[in-house]
Formats: sequence, C-alpha cells, structure tokens
Amino acid sequence: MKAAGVPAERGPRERMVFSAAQLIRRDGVAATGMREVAAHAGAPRGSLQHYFPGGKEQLVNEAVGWAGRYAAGRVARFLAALAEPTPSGLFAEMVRQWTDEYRTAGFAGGCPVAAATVDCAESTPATREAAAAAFAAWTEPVGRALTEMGVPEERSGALATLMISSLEGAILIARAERDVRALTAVTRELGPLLDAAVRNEA
Amino acid sequence: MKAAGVPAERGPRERMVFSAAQLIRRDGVAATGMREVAAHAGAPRGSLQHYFPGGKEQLVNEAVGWAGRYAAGRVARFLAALAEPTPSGLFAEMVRQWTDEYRTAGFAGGCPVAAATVDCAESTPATREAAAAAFAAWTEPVGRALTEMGVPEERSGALATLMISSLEGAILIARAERDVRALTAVTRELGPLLDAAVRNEA
DNA sequence: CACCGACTATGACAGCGGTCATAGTAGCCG
DNA sequence: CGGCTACTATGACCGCTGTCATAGTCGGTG
Repeated sequence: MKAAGVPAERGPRERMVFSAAQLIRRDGVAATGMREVAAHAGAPRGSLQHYFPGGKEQLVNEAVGWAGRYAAGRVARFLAALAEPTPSGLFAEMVRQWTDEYRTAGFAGGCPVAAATVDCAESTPATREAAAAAFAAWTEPVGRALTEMGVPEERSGALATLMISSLEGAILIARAERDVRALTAVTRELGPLLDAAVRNEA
Repeated sequence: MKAAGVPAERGPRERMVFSAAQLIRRDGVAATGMREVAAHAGAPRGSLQHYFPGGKEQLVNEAVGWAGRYAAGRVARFLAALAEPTPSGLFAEMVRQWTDEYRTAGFAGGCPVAAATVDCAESTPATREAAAAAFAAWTEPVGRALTEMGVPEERSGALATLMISSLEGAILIARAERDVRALTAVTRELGPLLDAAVRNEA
C-alpha cells in the first residue's frame, strides 16, 4: 500500500533522494515539502531526520547530485547504443529522452538541476555548488565523446556546453508551451552544425 | 527614504511589477513574498490588494509579461544599434547583456521567465501560459530579424528558438558555476553556425 | 461643507513549512 | 536476560506566507 510510484527496492534512503528529485523537477525546490517527499517515497517521516540530519538542504543536494550522475549515465548508454556515433546522433538521443517523456507522460517534469539552480543559486551556496557539479558531471562525458568522434579537443568542451545549454533551454520552452516544438527545432537545427565540427580540422 | 533600488518614477503599481520580476529572477517565485515585493518597491503593503486583487498569481503573471516585453524591446534595440546586422551579431549582443551583468553586478539574477516556468509550469496554469507568451514575445522579433537578414523563412523560427534556448541554458549554467564561461562558449560556437544559415538558400 | 472614490495602513487569521524533542519498536550481540 | 544500535513514530513549536477585514487618509467635486 505504498503511496506513490517509486520502486520499493533500494532502501528507503535512496528512495527518498529519488522522490525528492522527482518532486523538485515538477514543483521546484521551494514548493517541495519534506513531508511530501517522505510520503511520495512511502517512507516514514521520522526517517528524514535520521538519514538527512543536514535537513532539507542535504536532501536537495543529494537529489541534485543523483540527477547529475543519472544524466552522465544516460550519456554513456546513448553512446553504447549508437552504432556509428556522431555528434548529431548523440544530441538527438539526449533530446529524444525528453520528447518521449513529454509525449507519453505529459509536461509535468523539468530538469531538477535547473530547478535547483533557479531556486537556490542565490540563497543556498551549497546547493548552487551541487548544481554546478551536476552540470559538470553531465558535460564531461559529452565533451569526451565529441573528442573521440573527431571534434578538435579545444572545441569539445564548448560544444558540449552548447548542447546542454540548448537542451536545457528547450526543455524550459517546451514545458511552458506544453509542446515539444522547441525540442524538435533544436535537434533539427543544431544537429547538422555539430557534425560539421568533426571535419573542420583546419 | 525608499527601501531599495527601484526608480521612484512610474507609479507604484508599475514599480511593484518591476520589483516582483527582479525578486523572482533572483529567488524564484515560491521564495518571493508579497510583503517583500512591496518593501522592495517602496510601496505600501496595502497597495498590493488594491492593485492586484488577483493576488500573487496576478502579480507574478504581470511580472512575467513585463519580462517578455522587456526582452522583445531589447532585441529591437540591439538590431537598431547594429550597423551591419548579422545573426551572430544579434546573438552576441543578446548574450553580452548577460555577461555584462554578471561581470559587473554578480550572479544574483537569472531569467524571470525561466524561474516562473520552473516553479509554476505544473502548479499554476495561468502562469505557465504567461511564460509561454513571454517566450513567444521574445522569439518573434528574433525570428523576424533572421528572415530579414536572409535566413530562409522556414528556418528562422527554429533558429530563433535555438538561440533563446542556448541563451537560457547558458544562463542557468553560468549562474550555477558563477562563471560566464558557458555564455562565452555558447556565443563563440553558435555564432558562426548561425551566419552560415544566411547563405545556404539552396 | 458633505461626499466619494482612490489609495494607504494595520491587524488578525488560518495554513503550512522545516525542525526539534521525545518516545517507541525491532533486531542483534553478549 | 540486559543493553545497545538502527530506525520509526508523533507531537509540538515557531516562523512565515497569502489573504481578508477594517479603518484611516487624502484630494477632488458639487
């Protein structure tokens, strides 16, 4: 008789971090209550202060960290799945994860790292750093993959940042419009331009 | 003996909308209180319910709308200032507004429209629509300018969305990192690719 | 002067948030 | 059995928020 859609395995602690990330990406950090997280995870309220003595800040930071590792893991899986890896192919997969979600599950959720940045960048330094670390953890494998695909090393990092920036922005717009238009536009326009960076080696 | 940095001219009502936008872009919607807005605007608390009988939701929606019109106005001014308008030149100006702010005033503020989207997209339909309208008001003049610069009409809209997506995402990353690196990376990498779209008319 | 609308000024209220304190349970070790 | 640790379970507290209600001020108008 669990409360909500979180897999029961993997100890209550991990479930709470997962639930926190899920609620944060839907409602933002400030609007997500501790009691709500516990309920969503089907965990007892008392466990909150047991597992997260640092309070909400600690829970949020761990949720953001989890999101960063999750994103990095997805990049690795996309690369493994691509037969002939190209920059545009990787980018298309990254975007497709979001269009798929929005089409099948609705526009309820955004990126938890973006939410943490918006809500905490100025008010909670530790969370801001967690968000920066999450972006870094996400950007790094993308940049490395670009280098391996033949993109000049000095441009790989910047192009990876461009890819993630575009994706984040398109997620925002898509959620505001409740339409995947922005996501498809970004894939279509940026994809080819990314592949062009492979050849141009001066 | 005003409370904070808001110009005294332009009636208290407009000042409150302006202050709301300013506070929202710093702390997010949920963390911005009505009393705080009034104090920041140097306006009496009682004026809130007088000018905004719709409560916080109305105030937030107007702040978002104001931000959208402001962004659109900036685009128009950038275009007027550019001697030889090019897509990369426009984009560079749009980004430079943010790098300038971050360098001179610190990383306290993000984009209020992004903040409203993150905090209200799922919880407050009217605000979500206001955010969508703001993005549209911002994208439209950019797209129109691209067309006038020689970008094929069927690509202008998508490229404008790409520009704004990249900018929004880079703002997020820059704020998380407290470093304009993401903004400069995005300008340098996307700029040339935008100009390439002018010639290709196949 | 009375009157009236626009605006200002406070005080109260109900709700909810995170956090603390305290007590209870379960299981293992010796 | 006692004792200890890990975890659960509640209840209370305080601060804050948005909103409402009520009263006050000010500036014109007739």
